[in-house]
Amino acid sequence: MESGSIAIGEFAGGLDVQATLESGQTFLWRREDGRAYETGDASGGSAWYHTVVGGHTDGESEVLRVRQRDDRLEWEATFDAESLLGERLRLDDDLPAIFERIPDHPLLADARESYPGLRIVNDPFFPCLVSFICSAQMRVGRIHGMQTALAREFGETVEFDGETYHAFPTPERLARATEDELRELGLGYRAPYVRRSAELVASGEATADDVRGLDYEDARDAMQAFVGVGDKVADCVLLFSLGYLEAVPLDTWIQTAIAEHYPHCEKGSYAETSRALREEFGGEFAGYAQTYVFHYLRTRG
DNA sequence: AGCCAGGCAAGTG
DNA sequence: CACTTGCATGGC
Repeated sequence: MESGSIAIGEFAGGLDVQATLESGQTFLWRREDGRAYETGDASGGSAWYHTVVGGHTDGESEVLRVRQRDDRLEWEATFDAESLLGERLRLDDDLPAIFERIPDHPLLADARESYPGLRIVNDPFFPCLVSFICSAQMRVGRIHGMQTALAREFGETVEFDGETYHAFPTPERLARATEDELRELGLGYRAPYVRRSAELVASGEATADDVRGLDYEDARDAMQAFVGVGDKVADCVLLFSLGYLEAVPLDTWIQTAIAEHYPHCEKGSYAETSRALREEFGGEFAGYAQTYVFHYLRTRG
């Protein structure tokens, strides 16, 4: 086992591991106590969270776990995980500098005060895609449960420190799963979407490379080549996996926030409303503002 | 019991 | 293009 410890003070703007991993951006980390990301649960503050890296065609799966304790970020893994951890949690993002570029608003100030150190994640593409295809009309805790079930059922296993862990399934494996098998895991009408999108990725007919590098709005359109991906899911994958920090997913919570706090941004269509809110949030880092507002609204009583 | 949850696909006008 | 309808499932 390799391990390390980094002072939180090295990350500009700090870090809040629980808020980052339990705010519904990523469904690839599991808390050691198994509790499923319930809102209002503060007990994850110093808990271990683990994820499995790899599990794909070449190379073996690796296990990584992290916890935040005494102003330090501690990690243990089957490999030297420090650089990967920095990428996955975007530890190089300078939060004060980012918020310098986002216009002040009382709601945003409250959200920042509640969760300083909340960071956007950078998830691997295929697991992120599947997670957000599953997210349609679904609560955060259940989305997390679905991804856990997919890994348990179809993911490669890896042993670490006396425990068995499951990688997220490969596109090839999910493409081979039947719709009924996926429905048995509670995916409901999303089951065929997941299977067909897995086929597209496995066959190379549609991949992340078709999206990377495009301008934001073109990228959002290109994402919709995948099945089960509309504007909203596209924005989530662009923001949480492909590094489009300007993406502003409009879900029911954000729609409520628009009605209550930004009524002038309501333009009647996703594209126009999204653009208006993106400009309201200063453009290039608008997704950061969105994620703070989403987590704050969803977790305050 | 009904409503809601990080919506989308397919069909119609 | 905009608008409507059907779609699984579990928690409150």
